[in-house]
Amino acid sequence: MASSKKLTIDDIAAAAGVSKATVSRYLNGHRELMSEKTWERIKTVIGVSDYKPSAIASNLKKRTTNLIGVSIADITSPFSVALIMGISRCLDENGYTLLISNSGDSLEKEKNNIDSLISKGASGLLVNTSAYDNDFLIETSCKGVPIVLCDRKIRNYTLDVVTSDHEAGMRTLIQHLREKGYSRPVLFTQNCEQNSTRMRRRESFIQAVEEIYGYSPKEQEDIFIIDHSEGISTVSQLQRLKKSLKEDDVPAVIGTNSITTARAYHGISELGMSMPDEIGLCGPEDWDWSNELNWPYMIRPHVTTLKVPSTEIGYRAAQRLLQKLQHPDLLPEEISLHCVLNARESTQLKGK
Amino acid sequence: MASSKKLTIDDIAAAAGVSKATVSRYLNGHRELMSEKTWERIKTVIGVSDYKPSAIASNLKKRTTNLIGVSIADITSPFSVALIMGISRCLDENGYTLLISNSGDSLEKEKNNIDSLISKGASGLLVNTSAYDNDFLIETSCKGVPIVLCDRKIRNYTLDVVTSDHEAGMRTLIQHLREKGYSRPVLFTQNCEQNSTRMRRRESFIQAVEEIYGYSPKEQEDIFIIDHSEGISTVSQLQRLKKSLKEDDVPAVIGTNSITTARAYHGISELGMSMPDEIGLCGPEDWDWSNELNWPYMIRPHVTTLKVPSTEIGYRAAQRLLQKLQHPDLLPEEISLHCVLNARESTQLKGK
DNA sequence: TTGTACGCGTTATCAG
DNA sequence: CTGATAACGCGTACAA
Repeated sequence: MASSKKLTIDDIAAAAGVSKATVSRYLNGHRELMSEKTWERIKTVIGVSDYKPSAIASNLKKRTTNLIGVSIADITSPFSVALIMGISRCLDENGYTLLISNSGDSLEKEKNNIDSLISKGASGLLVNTSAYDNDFLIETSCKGVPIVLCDRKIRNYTLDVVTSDHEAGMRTLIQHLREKGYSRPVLFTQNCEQNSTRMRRRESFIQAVEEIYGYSPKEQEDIFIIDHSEGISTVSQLQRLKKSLKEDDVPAVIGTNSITTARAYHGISELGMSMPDEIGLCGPEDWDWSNELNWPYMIRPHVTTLKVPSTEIGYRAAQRLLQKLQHPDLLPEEISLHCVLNARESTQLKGK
Repeated sequence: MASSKKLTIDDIAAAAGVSKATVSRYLNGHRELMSEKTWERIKTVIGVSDYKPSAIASNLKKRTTNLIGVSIADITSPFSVALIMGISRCLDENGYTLLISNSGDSLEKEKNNIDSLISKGASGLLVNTSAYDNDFLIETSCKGVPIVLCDRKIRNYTLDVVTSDHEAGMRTLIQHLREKGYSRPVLFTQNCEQNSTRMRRRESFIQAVEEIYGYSPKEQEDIFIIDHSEGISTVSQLQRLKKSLKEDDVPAVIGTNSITTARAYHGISELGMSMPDEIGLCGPEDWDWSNELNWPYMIRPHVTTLKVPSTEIGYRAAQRLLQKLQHPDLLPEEISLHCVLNARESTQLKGK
């Protein structure tokens, strides 16, 4: 019942009548370094005992662990969850364990978390960063800590990063809207300042519209900032959009992420606008692991999305990090995964 | 630029011209154990260096960490995510870090994970277990590892556990259906064998129907097992339900969890049944942190749910674990949190 | 094939 | 107030 006292390698050695060096060899699978008999004896002793080597002590000696630190900008987002799933799967397959921390979109918190992850022996970091301006990550990387960024990049420095191809994805989406007959694509987004993903989507939007529609979207007219903290609600922006419509204009809202898209959906319902005829709606879809619980697919009309391979981003990032652990001199690279268009009812304007 | 070499307490001691013991005292805030001057000198030295104490070495010595191991049965479920959020918030507030592992609903994996978490120095365990029959957890607890179960219990042994009050919740739901005029409440569930939560919900269903409707629900007629792996689809079960209906019977499906409820929703749509008039639908709602992305609230008709305080379960479980860490002799207790009925359109049968 | 001795970075003890 | 020094549990040259 009681946990008399934690067994150590010495106890095992004593019980097996060998030295702890030999036990250590057994533990590390150096079968060739001892006789069959010794091997078996140790095996037996350990078998009946419930001895568990202390990973802590082992780490202290080896100066490396199989812990991977994960810093998530905002764990409440579906994207983060998918990311963690992917990371978890890969690390699992390779015998690593996740050390998770959430920075709640605060850079200060992120710094503390990362320091803490490192001091706890994380041998590498997977970072979904909260800040685009991030000297701290640069310093950390320079100190020799292997880092792979997940989805979001940082300014002015090349770190390993795994993202999705927002540019191509946005082009696909805009192309789709054009084909369906929407004449006025607009972007609904939150503030982009410290969020490289939103920035990139915004840029991609502008470029894609230029390419495909042949005009330059304007900051004020075609890009709508939603900022609940400043009282700029989705509904008010939708109303502004509605007023700005010219004759025969059929608008389509592109949400910059799941939340924005969902909010736009709610706003459109609230205003009683008819979708997809009066207004179209589409956006990214981060939740890539279960269609059954996936709202774009559950609601009516089903919402057209750009499926972001969130889980795979996590998986690949983890994979890359493990690579870097083995080959510390690998040069940073950017891995960009494809997004897939899921055309559904919310953008089915014409009989196309 | 390069990480010359990790700084140790010795380096700091040398630089400050004191012994490492003194530095250690400084690090642990024993201000009273040294002169103001010494304190300041060390402070300065550490300030300019980027020395970070090694938590590993410290742990080895102190034989305790501020790592909490979390074992999740199935990380892909929304409930798990909410749970982790709650855990994360509490541990965060108290300076602990999460060590997360996912057992993918496999007991074998769960065992391995827990062993690994312990060997990595987790000072306590938060377990959302995958198996109701679970001697392993009992043994582990007996060995002195502090454990708090999250949501799911185990058979034949009292461990600390934080759950939601399924019994009362189910009663509320059934009462609601009765009031709304549904005459035939049925439960849709997956297999319950190793899942205490499903088992409890099933039992609660039976009891509540007896109490409120005054008859005993039958295994075959009123409880529908969905098992995709065995080819028993939601649609086929709905059809079976439909055929079994007597004149004037108005059925209402209760899903045993988010997935089942969502599947029932899809099935009902597919069969073109009209909700809430021809059939009602309700179920638990695990995703308790963002209504904007919450499908029961997004789809039409909005789905009536029993809101499970998933995040709070995590929070309270973590809290309880920290308590146990300080007072190892605390007797196990069960904390049961209330669920809240969110009556919405999917059960709005009459003009009630 | 096996054992000895030492080091890893920190904390605790005890002496000064 | 401060400093040596001995643990902590394990890994690994090096010796036997």
